[in-house]
Amino acid sequence: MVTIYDIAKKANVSPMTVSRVINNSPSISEKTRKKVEDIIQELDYIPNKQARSLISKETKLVSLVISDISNPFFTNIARGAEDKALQAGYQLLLGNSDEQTVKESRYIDLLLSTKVDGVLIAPTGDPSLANLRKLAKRRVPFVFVDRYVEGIAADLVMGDNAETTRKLVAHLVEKGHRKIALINGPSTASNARERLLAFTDALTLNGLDLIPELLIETHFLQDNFSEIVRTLMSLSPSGRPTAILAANNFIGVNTLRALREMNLQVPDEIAVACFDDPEPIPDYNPFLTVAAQPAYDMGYIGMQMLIERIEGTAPATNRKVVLPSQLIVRKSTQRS
Amino acid sequence: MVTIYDIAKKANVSPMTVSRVINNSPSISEKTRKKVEDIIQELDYIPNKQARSLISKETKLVSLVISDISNPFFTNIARGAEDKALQAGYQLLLGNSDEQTVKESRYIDLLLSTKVDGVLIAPTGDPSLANLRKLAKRRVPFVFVDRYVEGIAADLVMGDNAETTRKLVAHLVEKGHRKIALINGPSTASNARERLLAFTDALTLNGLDLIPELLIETHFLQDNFSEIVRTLMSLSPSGRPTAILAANNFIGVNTLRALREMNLQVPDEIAVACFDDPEPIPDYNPFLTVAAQPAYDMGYIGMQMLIERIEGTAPATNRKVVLPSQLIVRKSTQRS
DNA sequence: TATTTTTATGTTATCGATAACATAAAACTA
DNA sequence: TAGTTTTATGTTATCGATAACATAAAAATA
Repeated sequence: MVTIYDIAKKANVSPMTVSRVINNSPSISEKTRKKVEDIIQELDYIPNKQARSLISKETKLVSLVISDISNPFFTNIARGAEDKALQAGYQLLLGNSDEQTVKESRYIDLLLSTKVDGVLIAPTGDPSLANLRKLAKRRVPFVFVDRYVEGIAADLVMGDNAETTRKLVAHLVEKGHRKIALINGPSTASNARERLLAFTDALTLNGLDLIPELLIETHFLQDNFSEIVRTLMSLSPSGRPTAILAANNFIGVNTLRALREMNLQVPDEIAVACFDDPEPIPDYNPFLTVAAQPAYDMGYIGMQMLIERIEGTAPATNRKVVLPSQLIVRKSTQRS
Repeated sequence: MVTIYDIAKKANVSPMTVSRVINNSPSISEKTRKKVEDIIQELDYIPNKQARSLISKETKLVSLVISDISNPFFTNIARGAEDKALQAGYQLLLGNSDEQTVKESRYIDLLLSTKVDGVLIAPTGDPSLANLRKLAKRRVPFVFVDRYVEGIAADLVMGDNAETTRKLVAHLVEKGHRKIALINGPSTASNARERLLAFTDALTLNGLDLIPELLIETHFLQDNFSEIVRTLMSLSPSGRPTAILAANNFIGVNTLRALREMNLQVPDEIAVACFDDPEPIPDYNPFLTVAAQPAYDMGYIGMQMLIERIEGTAPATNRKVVLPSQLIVRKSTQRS
């Protein structure tokens, strides 16, 4: 491998002089600069980041730790994050936690060893606290995206859960639904908590009763949806929901599947809406009514805040950016 | 930051002894091993990969360079690649080329500086050759996924373009179509070339004429589809296609969009099918007939081959893994 | 011209870990 | 028990780059 020592020898200067040329140090004569640069070109020299990092303490690596890149919501976050990172000269390490705190933890350990400059993370939930503390202890800046964890401070970019929930409920109520089920994520996740809270508020606001059987707590990425939906739909006709609100796209899609298994027609027999669009290429085959969160922007802004933290240009106090969602009404809530 | 020197001092041993404990060297007395391990625990020591890499010449970083992570095809490749990488102790760096050779090139330069151990790449096309040569020159192993570039050898995992094309054409012919348009990717990309070749073969095989106006060469990620489709559909009624085959999901979806703009009904007025499923969460709202390539497996197998190359356990000759696609017939080709 | 200041370059030490060699202590052998 | 082998540990040099200090040469000043 070509090093500054090879360049130095060939150019008849000291390695330090080569280093200075590489780093555009001002006090280098035009003559040597030219000479060294020519040899760098000739030998096709590329600086070794590892060696540099050892001294500078920065790697120009950042990591994105999300639930699952296959979920279009996170895919778009990733794309936004990568765009911003590359633009600022950082490279993006990808990690899927699959909503498992243990997997997240293993990943964080790897990151600490790799010495990433910062982490953009959608924590699995409150149990992530220990993982985040590890980062904080080692002074690795991190920024929350989509979800946060109580008890540890960081910049945060997320969707407006309250307003989004209100919009979705209002839409369903407007369509005549009075018994709306919520299939929510785990209460350890901040977004699920906020959505539940907003949901009950929205029911009250619309003069609807809170029916405990219609509040289901499940996981954002797990497969007992057939049973959940079956249980819901086997409630007595008077207690059965006429609409289901799913707390994310994965739950939404699986709810549709479960209903299809049961030969229930959507939207005629039951309406379905969810948070986050399951369509990566929007609007080509609209069916499911969704509140689409600006995932790309969340990734982009989150990465921007992270880089500002890393580079020390961020304000001392933690920022909280809340982005609005867009209600996209499609067939799944439009009774024919 | 805690280093082996801190551990050494506290344990009253030399740094080398600490290093030996960390690396499970056999010739360490049980007593010192215990003592050192306790202090490692106590101080919460994490080895510095940068320093290690400087000597070992390996970073345990691999990179995935693809067109666009937002495309579900590549999303699934990424997920497969990440799963395998993590399992083997590697971390995955993500890079989007957006089908631009220049962007790809910039990314490769970054990778060379970061000293990744290997690269899994879907090259933008033949112009990528220079980028790949850079990798080869520096002895960075790489593996092709989805596409390859002539003139440079590497392991390869791809879909069976010939067979897949045949299946798609056969399906359309079976549905009664005699004039099938192909909206293909750029001829600089191996998969587009193979698809074109197989397409013309399949026409012959089915006794259909090759109509040059129905062979469109465009890009896998670019937006003049309205015009392309408009041109196709404004051919004389006798020359106009009754079915469109799109060379990837992006083209497929945009073709649908363009047809909708023109108020043409799919599948009644024109049928559409494409390579790759645009649905990340399969089968929830089937509309578009596709030949779904096993993207996850492509990523997983590709990463596996890459890691074998990196670790020197791969056979000397380059491997070529060709995976079959699955034809999924949906509404877009099922005339009512 | 002598002296000071500036400019250009070199030397040494360091980042954190480990390979390669060296050596003291313990264990074994004759 | 003296000599040899083995085991456990330490020392030194190195990976590639750069910070901090040092110095020779050139330019500016008196």
